[in-house]
Amino acid sequence: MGELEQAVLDALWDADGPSSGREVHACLEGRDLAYTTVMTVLDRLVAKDVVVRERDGRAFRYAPRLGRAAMTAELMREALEATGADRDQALVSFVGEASAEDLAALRRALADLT
Amino acid sequence: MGELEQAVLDALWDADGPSSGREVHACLEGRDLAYTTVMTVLDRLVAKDVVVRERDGRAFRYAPRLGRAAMTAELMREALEATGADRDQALVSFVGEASAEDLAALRRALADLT
DNA sequence: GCAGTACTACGACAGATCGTAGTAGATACT
DNA sequence: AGTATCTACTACGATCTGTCGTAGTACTGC
Repeated sequence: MGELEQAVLDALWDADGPSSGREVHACLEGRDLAYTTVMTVLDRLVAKDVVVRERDGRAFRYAPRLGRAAMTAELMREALEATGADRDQALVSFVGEASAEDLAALRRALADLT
Repeated sequence: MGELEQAVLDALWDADGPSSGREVHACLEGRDLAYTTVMTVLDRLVAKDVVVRERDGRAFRYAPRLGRAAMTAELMREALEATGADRDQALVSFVGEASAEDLAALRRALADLT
C-alpha cells in the first residue's frame, strides 16, 4: 500500500457509508490533489479488490471491502502465511514479543469466542 | 518482498549457519541465475536490514536477521500497526477468523508464557 | 611474479507499482 | 446550447525488483 492509497482508504473508513469520488477528494483537502488523482487511486484500489464500488446514478460510490479491523486481521493472516514458517512457532513468537496490552486483548478475544 | 528475494531468504533459512553468496547461488540451481544476480539481491536484502552479513576473510557470509518464525511474527506486528485500526478490535477480528488449529496454537502459546 | 579464480562494488536496463495529473467522451443541470 | 460532473484512458517520473555486466581487488597454483 502506498501512502496516498492508505490516505484514501482512511477517508473511506472515516466516512459513514460509501463515498463518491468527489467526497473523498474533499476529505483530502490538505493534500491539494487533483480530483483525477483521487479517482486514479480509487480505481487502483478497486482493481486490487481493497475497495468495492457500486453504481449510484451515473456515478459510483466507493467503500472499503473490509473494515479497518477486519483488514488488519487479514493482513496479519497473510503475514502468517507469507514466509512459509511453521504456524505454531510463528504464533509463539508473536505472543512472545507482544505487549502486555496486546496479550490482554488477545486473551479477552479468545475468551469471548463462543 | 519480491519473489526472488523470498527465494534467497528461503535459501538462507534452509542453510545452517551463514552462507556465502556462492552457496546461495548454488542453492538456487533450478532458477539458473547469474551469480551477480544473487549478489545484488543479497545486497538489497542487507540494505533493507532483512539479512545481515559478516566478513569472512575477503568475502562475506550472509544470514537472515531473524528466523522464519520471528520474521513472520514481526510482519504480523507490522500489519497490526499498519492500518491504524484499534488493536483490540483487530485482534478480535484476527481470532474471530482464525482456523481451529491456529486458535489452539494461540491458546497454547499464551498458556506457555511464563 | 603471473594467470586464473573468487568476491565485492557499482552501473544499467526493463517491467511493475505508485503519485500525480491531463484529455476525451458521456451525461446531467440550467 | 453551455457548463459542470463523472468515467475511461493515457502519460510520466520515481521507486522497487529481476536480471546482468564490468571493473577492481585479492587469493591460489604454478
